[in-house]
Amino acid sequence: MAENETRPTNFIRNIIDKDLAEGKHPSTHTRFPPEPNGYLHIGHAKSICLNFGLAQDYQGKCNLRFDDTNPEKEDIDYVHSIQEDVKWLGFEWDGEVCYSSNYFDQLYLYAVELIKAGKAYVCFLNAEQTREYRGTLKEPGKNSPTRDTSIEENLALFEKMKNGEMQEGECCLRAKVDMTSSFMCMRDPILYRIRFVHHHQTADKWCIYPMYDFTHCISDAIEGITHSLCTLEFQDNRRIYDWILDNISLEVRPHQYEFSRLNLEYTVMSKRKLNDLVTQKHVNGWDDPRMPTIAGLRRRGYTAAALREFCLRIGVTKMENMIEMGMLEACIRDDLNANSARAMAVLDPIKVIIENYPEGQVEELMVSNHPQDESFGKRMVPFTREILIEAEDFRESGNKKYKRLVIDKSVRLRGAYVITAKRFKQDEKGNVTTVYCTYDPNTLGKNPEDGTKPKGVIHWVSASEGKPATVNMYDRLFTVPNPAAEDDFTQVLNAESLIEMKSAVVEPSLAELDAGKAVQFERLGYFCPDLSSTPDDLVFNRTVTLRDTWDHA
RNA sequence: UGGGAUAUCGCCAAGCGGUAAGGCAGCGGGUUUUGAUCUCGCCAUUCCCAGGUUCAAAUCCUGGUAUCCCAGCCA
Repeated sequence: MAENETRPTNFIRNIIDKDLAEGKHPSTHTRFPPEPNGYLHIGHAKSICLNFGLAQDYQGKCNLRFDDTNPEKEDIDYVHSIQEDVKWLGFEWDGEVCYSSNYFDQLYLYAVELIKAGKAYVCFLNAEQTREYRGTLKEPGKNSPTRDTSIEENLALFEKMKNGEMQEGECCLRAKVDMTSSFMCMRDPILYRIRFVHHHQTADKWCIYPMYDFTHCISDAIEGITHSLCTLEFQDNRRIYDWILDNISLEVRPHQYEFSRLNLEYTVMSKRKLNDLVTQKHVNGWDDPRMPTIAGLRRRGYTAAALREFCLRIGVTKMENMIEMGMLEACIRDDLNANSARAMAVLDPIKVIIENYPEGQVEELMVSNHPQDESFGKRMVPFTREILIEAEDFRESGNKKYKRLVIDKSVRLRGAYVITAKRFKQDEKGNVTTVYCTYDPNTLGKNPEDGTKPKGVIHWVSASEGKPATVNMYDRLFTVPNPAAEDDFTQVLNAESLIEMKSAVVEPSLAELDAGKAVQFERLGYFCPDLSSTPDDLVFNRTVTLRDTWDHA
């Protein structure tokens, strides 16, 4: 296998190791099989990293296959966005993109094969009757009246279905398995239904479309998939997966293995709920930075590397799980701490006037772009008599815990001088508007000569040289860890999931950062310019805050 | 007595009969011109419960308990 012994193992790797050791397959072939009916989310990322990751580590292959058997719900736009997201995540599928619809001809032939073997029949029960005949979880179902129609007649009937001579819903093709099975999916599952709808890949060639259970196993076999990985809710379906392959003339035998899907605290993962959030305008589209979609996370500033690391850290098992947000945040912090430049921005500014600093003077201070990594270089930051600091970084009087600016006390301006607060001005509402300070000219790059050392360091931006900006402060979308468990998940939306800071001011160097390029606003967190940001109208998104461990009480 | 799965630290997760890895979180110390980073240390005599087998059990057996999934012509 691989050189990196610290790579976490999992039960699927154990299975592959065993299969390889026994010579069951010469190599490993997986697939990622999304239905093109929505945007990919972080739960899909888990599956993508698993399937493509396995292929990479075992020098095997991984296909991208659109499971497009239900044209009513699918759309070509999704097949495009899904490909983009997979590529952005850093993976490359083997060969051409595959579609289940590529195999419609073969699928039809295998269905005929089943009919000829007396193992499939055309059923004329309507949807409601089908449900009644199916029985319940505890009671067996009963056979369809047409279950024993002759092979010849079934062949003719199925032909008519294909030729559009039957009405939608009038009849369907069913496998003849066992109406008394304790696996509901084995009670003569429907193989084909009639739908007179246009398909994004096959246009109007077909009016009968195969169902998932019939399609997936055969598609896997046709593509030579060795390990077909899916989520836990398909565990029962494995019986019909195997039954189909056992009863048609296909030599290769893929095997299905199930793992638990990802659940993340304070968000929802189902396509339906995600869709509700968008259509009910609780968020601004599928790529809203608060969405757990790949597109949303990307716009939020998450990197593909951080997402891959996250998928590695959470592991793959069959246990139901609920991952803490902290796990995801730790991944992006690790990445951005090492890979993003630092800069300064003041989100909620108050003015500081340095009374003993020359009026009109603009001093360019050279500041490191990264405290540990010199390869990030240095930049010039303008310092002036009037600067802006964060409102919460000044108090008239503090306590031993408060390490910021306080009247008659000193604080270090990051990358600049030590200043001492003398007095301040408030508006009619009592809000501090201006703090008057003095600075010690001899503290650039060194401590005051009197031997004192300010205990605090605060960030700042020149009032005259800084650039105005809007900063989107994003927070968790919901107020409870598991919104999906609520009767109405929209009732627990976090009203403060987005706070727009419209009076923010950023240092000039930030004016021409590319969209999506990460930067750390010192002491505040990691940010990136939004898609909509322009040099004249700067907009930044907060990706994640800095880790915050001090006792705020 | 429908069936299928799962139970190891607050959250993830290794472990596959030889005496409980690791990550995240948390807690304490050090460094620091980011209350960040980095760094050092601590953090399950115990593996859902109860019996049993064994020199030895989280791992095997028996019986319970809890949770999740299955009755779309969705995937």
